[in-house]
Amino acid sequence: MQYWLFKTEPDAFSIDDLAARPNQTEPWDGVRNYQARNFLRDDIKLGDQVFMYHSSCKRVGIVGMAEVVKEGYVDGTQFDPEAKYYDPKARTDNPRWYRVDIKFKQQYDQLLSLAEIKAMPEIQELALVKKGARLSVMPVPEQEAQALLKKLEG
DNA sequence: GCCAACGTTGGC
DNA sequence: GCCAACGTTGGC
Repeated sequence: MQYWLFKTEPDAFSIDDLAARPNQTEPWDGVRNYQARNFLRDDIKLGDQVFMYHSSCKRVGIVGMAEVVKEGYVDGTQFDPEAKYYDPKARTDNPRWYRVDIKFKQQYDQLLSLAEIKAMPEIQELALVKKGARLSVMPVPEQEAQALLKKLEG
């Protein structure tokens, strides 16, 4: 079992949306970045745990946990001209983009802010705290995941 | 809203 | 294959 961090813009989709349907699987689609795509397609496994992170908003940080309930499969929205993330260059016989399904696990009472995460001495490798930090799907090293969980649940 | 950092595109 | 131009991300 591995840990991941998914970014989401709460204006588009928030932890509240996820928590509102606790027994439903949520397709994590619309990811249009190759590095993130590779994680979704190749590396994210059933049962993996996901830190949910709110980005591009007033209070940025980790807000909850989700679990992977379906491994990488083709993101159908790339073929849909009506879809927001339609990709005219994607072909059905050679799909570009993949998604996984997740399910709500937990919402935390208070968020663990980006500033707090950056201040944690344990957090060194997490892509979120590296310069640039634009990746929307990233692995969380085991040790760092434990440190985050301790802080979130502590 | 600003702007730095980054990924992608496309001309050559 | 290089690299400038461009669009996007995302914190502040």
